Order: sequence, then structure tokens, then C-alpha cells
Amino acid sequence: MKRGHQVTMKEIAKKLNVSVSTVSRALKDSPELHPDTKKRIVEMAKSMNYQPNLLAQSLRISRSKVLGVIVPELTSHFFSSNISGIQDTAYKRGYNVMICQSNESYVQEISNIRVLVASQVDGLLISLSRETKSYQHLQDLYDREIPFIMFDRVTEEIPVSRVTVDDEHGAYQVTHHLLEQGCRKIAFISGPQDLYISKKRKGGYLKALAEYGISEAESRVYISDLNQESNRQIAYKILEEENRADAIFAMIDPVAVDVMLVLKEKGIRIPEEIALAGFTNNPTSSVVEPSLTTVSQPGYEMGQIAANHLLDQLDEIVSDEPKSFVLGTTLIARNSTLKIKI
Amino acid sequence: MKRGHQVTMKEIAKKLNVSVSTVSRALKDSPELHPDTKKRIVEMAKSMNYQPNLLAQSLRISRSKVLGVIVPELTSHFFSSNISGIQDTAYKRGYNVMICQSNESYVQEISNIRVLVASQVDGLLISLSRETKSYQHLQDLYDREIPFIMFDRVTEEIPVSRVTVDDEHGAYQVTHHLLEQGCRKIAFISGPQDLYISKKRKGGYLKALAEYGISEAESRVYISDLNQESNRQIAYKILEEENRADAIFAMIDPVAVDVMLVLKEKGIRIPEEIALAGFTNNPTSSVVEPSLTTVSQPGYEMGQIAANHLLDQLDEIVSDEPKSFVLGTTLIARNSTLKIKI
DNA sequence: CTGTTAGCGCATTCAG
DNA sequence: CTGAATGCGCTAACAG
Repeated sequence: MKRGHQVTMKEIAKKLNVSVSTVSRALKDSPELHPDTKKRIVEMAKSMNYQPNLLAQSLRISRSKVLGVIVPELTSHFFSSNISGIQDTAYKRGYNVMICQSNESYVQEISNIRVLVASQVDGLLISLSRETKSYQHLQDLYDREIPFIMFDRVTEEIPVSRVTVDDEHGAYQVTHHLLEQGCRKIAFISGPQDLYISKKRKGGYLKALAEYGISEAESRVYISDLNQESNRQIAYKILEEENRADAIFAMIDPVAVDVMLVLKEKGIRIPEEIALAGFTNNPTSSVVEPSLTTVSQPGYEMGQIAANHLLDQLDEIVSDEPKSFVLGTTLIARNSTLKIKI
Repeated sequence: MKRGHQVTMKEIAKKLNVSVSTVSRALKDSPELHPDTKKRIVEMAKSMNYQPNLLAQSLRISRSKVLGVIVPELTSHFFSSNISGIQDTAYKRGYNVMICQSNESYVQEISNIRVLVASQVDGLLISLSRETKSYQHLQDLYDREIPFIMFDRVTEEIPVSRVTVDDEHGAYQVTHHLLEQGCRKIAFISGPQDLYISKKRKGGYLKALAEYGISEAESRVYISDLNQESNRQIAYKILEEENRADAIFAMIDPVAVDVMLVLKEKGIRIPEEIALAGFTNNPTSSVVEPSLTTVSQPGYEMGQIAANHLLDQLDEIVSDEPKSFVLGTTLIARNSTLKIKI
């Protein structure tokens, strides 16, 4: 394909019989320049539709004004909200965003980092893949002093800033709410155990149980791979259990929805026989029937905060001292747990 | 923040007392080089953790290996699927992706294009904002010979390649299905009239009606701004109409879901009293109750096809003759229209 | 087999 | 007030 040639300063200079540096000065409105010359150049630039080559500028100043973002998947509503917040924030502050998805793969994640770093991004915003259990690639980034921060899927092993929601408290809120509704046999469907959020949310679940005198030994934790098949199997397992659970708390909404479908197929009434709750407040959760109790997790704001903080660090508005931002969660009680309906 | 210094060829050259060009040759495995020298350089590069500076390479060859993508919004599942397909495809072919969202704003769209072009993207994939009714900015791109193609939200006014689904046929399928179910008073909720997809889908709706002897004068078209408030108002309006509709076909799933909520509030049985259908097959559609009849629109594949085609054009695997890719649609009949349930 | 030169587009320093 | 020279990192052409 014929590729469009971009007008350069050189071409403007030639047409006007001035030097390139004069053009450069005119275009950045340098005061030490004859007004007429300046005017002629600026007008010519406009008429030729001149656009500065950001690549060249970046190379010169060794700053690309581009942020790299890595998320496990783009199609999840939560992550696309994050990206939306990051993108809007970056754009407002004169930065562009390069986006990669790891597809929940550790190897992809490493490869993504490599490419973004080679592309000279000024900083990285990373949300770890499910597979990521070793953090050497992040340690390398840290050692090479490449600015980056983590959001949502984070690790505490590397001393960089993090943005998360208060996973533990959110899970506590849900569990506490179920207990208040009279449930005492609450199953918790967790994701893979090494996941930061699995640990945190399980912690909140156990804490709430403890307050009602239910020990960890009496807790009911199930581990899902978080795919539909795994979710359904666990639902079946829970139903077959003797002394069956009277409530199910799924670590993320999609799991809860899968479970809901199984319960409905089996004709089990929600919440009368089994109450059901999720986490994240996906758009789907409000429209399923019964509507799903969940915890809202402000994805867009997380993206904004993460991007603003990283840019603050880059622009040296704040120090590069690692900070941990923990966003509040809000319980959204809906019909899937409310035994007395409104 | 202290910014990590990237190792350059110059530094490797200095350490080994060779010239930069020798380093360059070694790193790209040039045959005309003493094996020992090559080996020494390669090892040194590895030990210093050398990464080529893609910016510098891009500047040299005037190709950035980056594609620009503009979508109306990132959080829509359909668009994030597109992006996912684009990103995966680009990555496989050695390209990176810079993403912008127009937030459905014409001005933003223009601004996004400007920034991406200044960033020297090799090509653009654009899905137009709702507000975009003038196409001069695209004409400019075309005149400047900047490679770009459009997907989903397209216009026929600019002679570049397009990737769309068969909107007309999809709408025809839905309407035909509703007619087969015995509905004869089918309301169609359209988006803004200038939208390409509004026109196409309305066309399919009318075509199916015509086959059943229902004239355009007897058709029932409502125009929504596609926000929740507007959707609900139209739902109310349809319900108040004398000779009330017995089916509602909404141009996109979210509209159908909003309408469904109104119908449920009013205690109207779906599909017995009013059948309801959407378009796109959002994840939500399968889990609402009753499950929503819709048309599947393969977002990920659209992204793949769009990216592959643009890259084919860039790599001159295909000519830059504009092509129009029209993807097939599949009717997904669910309980919201099936009067005889399975 | 390897070094020197030159240039991608831009902006800054140094000389007028 | 303006031009020439320099360098960001890399590679290709040209010379040994």
C-alpha cells in the first residue's frame, strides 16, 4: 500500500529558504525570532498540514509519552473499565497508551513486558495473569528502574505502588450480610489459591464467619479454575454435599452466574433454599433473575488513580516511594440474598 | 522518578572496543562477520540485558510497527472483543497497538486521529462515533494516503476497506423469526437515524415485514438515543399505544434489556403478551430471564479480519483496492420470543 | 571481516 | 535574529 508521506520541517525550510532550526523555533513560538519569519513559517506549516513526528521527538528526549498497559483480558468488563480510566487520564495528560493482553498467560505477560519496554514506554501499568506465581520479570523491571505500578491483580513481593480495592473488607461485607440474613452454612468459591485476591477475599470470608463463632474448620471453601465447566462442577458438588450449604458466595460475579444457572436447572429457589452472592458488580449482575447481590468495584476510578499516580511519579509530582491505594467497596444487596424482598 | 537507562549498542561497542556497526551486524546475525567477534558481542549484549530501541528503528525505516485503533467506547463488550481480536492478530504479526476511545464524540475522534497519526502509526482501524456525520477528517486521512480501514461503525462515503456484519440480514432474520412466531405488530427500536447500522437494520426489518405483506406505512419504528432513559421512555410509549405491539425488536441488546425491565415492572408476560428481541448477543443476553433472542455478531473475528486485512495491505500481500468484508450473522432464538418453549 | 560516514526528524548549543 | 553543527539509537552503503 502506498504510504502517506508526512511533511517534515526540512521540507518547510526548503520551500521558505530558511534553515531547519528556524522552522523548529518558529513552530515552538520562540521569542528570539523575527515576527514576519515566524508568521510565514507557521502559515506554511499549516498549509502543508505539518504534524510533528512524535517518534523523532521521543528519540531525542528519551521520553515517549506513552504508557504501557497489560491486562489479563480485554473483554472482561472490569478490566475494560480500568483501561478506559487509564486511557482517559493518560490522554488528558498528554500521554498515549499501548495495550497488551496476557490472556492469563505467564509467558505472554513476560513477552508483553519485553515488547512494551523495547517500545520505550515511559511507564507500565500491570495487572497480573492468573498463572503468574513467580515475580522475577517484575523484579527485573524494578532493577532496571523502569517505572511501573500494579493494579487489581497485584503482588506484595515487589516494592512498587499498587492500586486495589479492599478485597478483604468487600468479602467480609458479603459474608456478614449473608450471616445477617440467617445463613450459617456459607460456601465460598475461591479462585486459584496463589491469587492475591483469592487470599484476601477468603480472609474476609473467614473473618466474618469467626465473628459469628464459625471456625475455619467449619468453613466451606471450594477452589475453582474460574471457567464455566469448573464452576458448574463445583455447584454440583456443593448441592450433593450432606448438610448442604444454605448460601454460596462466589469470588467473582461470572462464577455466581454460572452457579445460578445450575441452581435454576435443579429448581432450587434463590434465596429461600440457597442464597447467592458474587463480587465485582458486573453489568450482568443487576439483570439476572433474581438480581445478584455483589460488591461494587470501581474499575474506571481504579484506572484513573493508577494512571494519575504513575504519571505523578514520572512527572516527579510525587516521590517514587511505593504507595498502596486501597479503594473502598460497597455492598450491593439484591434479591439473590434478600429473604424478605422489598 | 529515576528512569531506567536502556543499554545501547554504543555501550556494548565501547566495552568490547569494536565499532557500533559491528555490534549491529552481530546482533542481526550478519554472515560477514568473524564468528568469535559475533559470539563475544552477542554474549555481552545478553549479559548487559540489551534491548533494541524500537523507536530508533522506527524513525530510521519510517515504519513504527504500531497500529492505531479508535473505538467509541472500551467498556462495551462488543468493542472490547474487537480490540481483543485486533490486539492478538497484530501481536502475532509483530505489531503493537495504540488504543483510543472517542467516547462517542466527533471532536474526540478527530483528536484521536491526529494524535495517532503524529505518533506515526502505520495504519488505523476506526469504528466511528455516534456523533460522526461529517467525514472530512477521514477524507483527509485518505488524501494523505494514511492507510486505514473501518469496522462495525462505518461509512460508505470514503473508498476504504470495511468490515461489518450483515446487519440487514441479521435484522431480517430476527423479524422473520418474530413473524413466524405469529407476531404481526412488531415495533422496531432504532438508534439515531444517521447511523449506518440503524439504516441497515431498519432495512432488514422492513424487508421481512414486506414479505408478510406488511407495508412500511404499517411498520412501527421508534428512534432512541440509546441511553437508558430514552429506552425506557420508548418502552412506555409503545405500551401506551392503541393497538399495542405484540413484539419489540431493539436494535442492540442493551436496549432490549432496558425494555425487558420495563415490561417486567408492568407485569407484562414475555413472550406471551409481547415478544422481545435484540441484536449483538452480549453476554448478558443469555442470562436474563427470559433469555433474550438476539443475533450473534462475532466481535473477536471482526477484529481479526480487520487487523489481518490492514496488515495484508501494509505488507502488500493484497492490493489497497477497497474491500468490504461482510460477516454472517446467526439468529439465536431464546425464550423471549419462543412462544412454545422447549 | 570491520570501521567510517551518513541520515531518519527534531531541538538545542554554539556562532555568528 | 538566523544558520550550522551535534546527537538521540540504529542500520545501510561505502570503504578499506
